[in-house]
Amino acid sequence: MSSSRSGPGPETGLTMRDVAERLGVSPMTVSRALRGRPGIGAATRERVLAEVAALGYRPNKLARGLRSGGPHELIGLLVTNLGNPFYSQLAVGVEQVAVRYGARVMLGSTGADPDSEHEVVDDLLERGVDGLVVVPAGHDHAHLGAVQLRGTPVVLAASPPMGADLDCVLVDDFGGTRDACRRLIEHGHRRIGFLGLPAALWTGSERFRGYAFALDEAGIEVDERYVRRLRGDVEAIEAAARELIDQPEPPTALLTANNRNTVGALRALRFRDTDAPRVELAGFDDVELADVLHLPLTVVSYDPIEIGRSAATLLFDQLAGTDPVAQHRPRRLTVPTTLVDYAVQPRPRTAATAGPAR
Amino acid sequence: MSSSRSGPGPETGLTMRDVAERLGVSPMTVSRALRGRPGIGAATRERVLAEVAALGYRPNKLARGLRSGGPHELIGLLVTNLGNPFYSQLAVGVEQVAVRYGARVMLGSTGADPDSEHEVVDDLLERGVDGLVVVPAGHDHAHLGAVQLRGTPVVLAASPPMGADLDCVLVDDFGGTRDACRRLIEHGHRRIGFLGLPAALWTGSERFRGYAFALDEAGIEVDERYVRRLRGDVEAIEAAARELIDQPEPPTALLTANNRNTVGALRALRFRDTDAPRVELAGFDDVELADVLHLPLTVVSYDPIEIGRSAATLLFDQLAGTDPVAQHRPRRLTVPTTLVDYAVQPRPRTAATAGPAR
DNA sequence: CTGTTAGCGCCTTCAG
DNA sequence: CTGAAGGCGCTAACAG
Repeated sequence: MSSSRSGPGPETGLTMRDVAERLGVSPMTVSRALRGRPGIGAATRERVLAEVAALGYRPNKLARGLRSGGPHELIGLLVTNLGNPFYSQLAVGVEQVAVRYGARVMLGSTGADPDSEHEVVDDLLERGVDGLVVVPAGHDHAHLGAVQLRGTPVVLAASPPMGADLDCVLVDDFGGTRDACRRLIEHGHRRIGFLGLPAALWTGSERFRGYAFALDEAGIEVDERYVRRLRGDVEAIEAAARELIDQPEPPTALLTANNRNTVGALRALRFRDTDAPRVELAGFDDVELADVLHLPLTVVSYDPIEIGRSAATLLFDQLAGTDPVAQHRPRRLTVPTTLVDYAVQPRPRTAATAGPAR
Repeated sequence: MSSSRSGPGPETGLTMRDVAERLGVSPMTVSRALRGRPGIGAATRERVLAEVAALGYRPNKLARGLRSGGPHELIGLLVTNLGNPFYSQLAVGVEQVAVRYGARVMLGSTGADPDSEHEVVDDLLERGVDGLVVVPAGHDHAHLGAVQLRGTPVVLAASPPMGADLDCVLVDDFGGTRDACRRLIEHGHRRIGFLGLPAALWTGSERFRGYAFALDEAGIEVDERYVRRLRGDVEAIEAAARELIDQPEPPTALLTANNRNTVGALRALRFRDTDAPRVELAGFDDVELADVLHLPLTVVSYDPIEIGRSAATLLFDQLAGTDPVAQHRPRRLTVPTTLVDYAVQPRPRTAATAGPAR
């Protein structure tokens, strides 16, 4: 009962020396027993482990890391908003891989604010993360490149690096949207509306490109009357969708470039006169209950968990290499998308968000 | 350039002494400048801070915590599965409050496995968390009580403590289900089916109790033919729902006790003959796109983020008190629920999962 | 096989 | 106002 006043002893106030003293051995012996290191007799080890168990002693990983200088088996995960299912799924993937490597995940939310991202990155570094998986908040990733150059690997998720040589994992934004648009064209549509994010955002740009590409293939010109690119909540999107379909020569189909846009469009389509012309829908991102809607809907589906897994795997790859950062050729992975046609026939939902019920 | 070989220097390999030497002062001066402590001249402070900025030096919070013995401003969050929107929303709330207190969140997924929960708790303690917010995986929380007694506060979320005196934050499972069931009864239903979790689970038990209570109020007996309590994926639930409504004297309404059950029931109802008798639905947990479904659906809505916020607030409350653990009278908070009737009229969705679009 | 010495990066304490 | 000594809990590196 030496250091039991209030010291940082992890959870119990017990220190290695307490265990050692109680056994009449040196702290080193306890250390060796605990870490399963050689240079200790089997009998002694048993004795130590028994005492450790009896006392409920737990080593202090922070002190260990400080002294050994080794990795802390801790990675940081920066997302803009965990409340968005895409990011929470991504987090699941990151965590799965981290645990496999014996590491833990420290969370940071940026709220899509680059300044906040800066601060969180600094804080996580001060807390000794070995590496970072980042869903970037801004367009310029130079500061993340600097972090990497200083020795902490960084992997980007859902966005390609800009102004820095970083690994990244992307969704096939272009291909997915192109395929969805092709599908609409196959269905005979020529006037196809687009509802998506501004071009300044990666997905906004790439998905629009897929749309324009498919139109071009089919000899159709992009008609700006049918294009709305905005950053807003579902209400704003719904209004934009209504605007699109209520104009004189309305599109006969709508391509929505993300989940929020799809929901907004669904609302706009659903709450109008039943004698209005039917509008077919195709959207990026899967939609819960899409198959129950009884609407002609095609979605671009992919696995957000896989994005997290891939990003974390890239990170631990770098961490495993000797001098992970020097002469590092950035890698870029793309997660594939598949077209799911809910209009054709009901099909079982993916179990993505299933998990144990509550 | 002293300690620059590979040491644990947080991100840059720089240590306080490096900064101090470069300035011809002692490390203590740097420390004081950095922490804004008194006992240092304004001029000196400026000089130090300038050098710190120029060098990009960042203090090592791990070493700081080791020496000062103070809190690490780090809390652990244990959930069963972040992929479930309920838990990710909860995590959002926890993180919001943590950040407000200058703390960070370390994540742990238990996969609803009590053994795994044990391990994760130990690991987080070794990593110096100041406290824990736990969505418990098992029924017995004695081990969490032990953790608390050893000095690390624990707050439970979404489940009341069993076998330990812990703070907790609950949803009004009973009241919400009771209200939903009352609504169905108001609508004239007498044969009301129940689809929920087994009684062994807290929500399974409480929500069934709400159902039974409302029936009892109305002088209706619980009819086991109309009750299905299972733990399964959406497919299994859908099958159970179909079983319920396809029997000889089927219920005219269904009460589903959670989101997964609601989705399963919606599927079962949607994919059957159009001449089948109409079945009204009421369910616990909100459902995305519920208003677009054009089905008579009432949901018990609440704010999962608020659960996380409350839980974290309770935790930091304890952390703030002197000797947080001793003589601690456990507190129990209940987050209210509201009934939302999507059948009556379309209404804007809550912005719960909105966040920045992608 | 075991113990001793030294020190990770920082901060508390006490001298100057 | 500043610096020196000592140590948080643990573990390399070297003795024995």
